[in-house]
Amino acid sequence: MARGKVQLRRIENATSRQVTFSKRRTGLLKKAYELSVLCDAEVAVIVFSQKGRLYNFSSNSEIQMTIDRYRRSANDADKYRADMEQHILAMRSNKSIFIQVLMFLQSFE
Amino acid sequence: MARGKVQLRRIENATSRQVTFSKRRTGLLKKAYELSVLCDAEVAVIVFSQKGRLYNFSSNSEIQMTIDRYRRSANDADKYRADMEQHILAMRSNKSIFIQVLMFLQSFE
DNA sequence: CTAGCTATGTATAAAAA
DNA sequence: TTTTTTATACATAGCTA
Repeated sequence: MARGKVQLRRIENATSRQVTFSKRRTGLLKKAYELSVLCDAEVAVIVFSQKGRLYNFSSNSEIQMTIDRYRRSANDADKYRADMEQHILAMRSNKSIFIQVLMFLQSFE
Repeated sequence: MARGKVQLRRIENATSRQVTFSKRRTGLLKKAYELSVLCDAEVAVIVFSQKGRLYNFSSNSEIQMTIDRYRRSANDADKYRADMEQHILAMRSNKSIFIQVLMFLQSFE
């Protein structure tokens, strides 16, 4: 990109990696925004830094809507099955599942 | 970006919009890939064209893992409530409630 | 729609603040 | 870490095929 071509591999120098992360993250979110506006597309971006900090963009008012739509679009048989399995596994390892279920169903009727 | 600066608003000409979408979408996914590699970050991108076609990228082998992580990071009280409401709305208009319930539970853990 | 072609507009690496 | 500067590398709008 500038003053030197970049090799496509993890930047070893921690400081450089951090600076690059900051700049490119900003650039990525900006590009996502531009794509959504120029092309009237629905775009969602999720980024986690190495330290676990979250950065995200969503053309939708609620990124959850795009995520849900993704699920619906990507749910061919295999994907569905895989997701199901994941969900079931996730549930099995959670003790407060029943409480959550009740809370949820309650608000449903 | 070339031969003329672009106004940040929906491209009216359908053909131009389509071509731009194709080019920028590719560019966005590439940038996402580069960010993930260079900075060792976890990145997920979801894009829907106007026609509803899905394009996505995930630095993780399964984008679902990044989405889950997002939920965990973003679940302050308000966000939780908003998600709940959205899921409920989604469910009301969907007959496969069982599947939706499972998917929803995943967001807790 | 997909694929070059270039002139230009942008993004950004490196260095320094 | 974030920002600024500046030289370069990249991305891409408008065309063409």
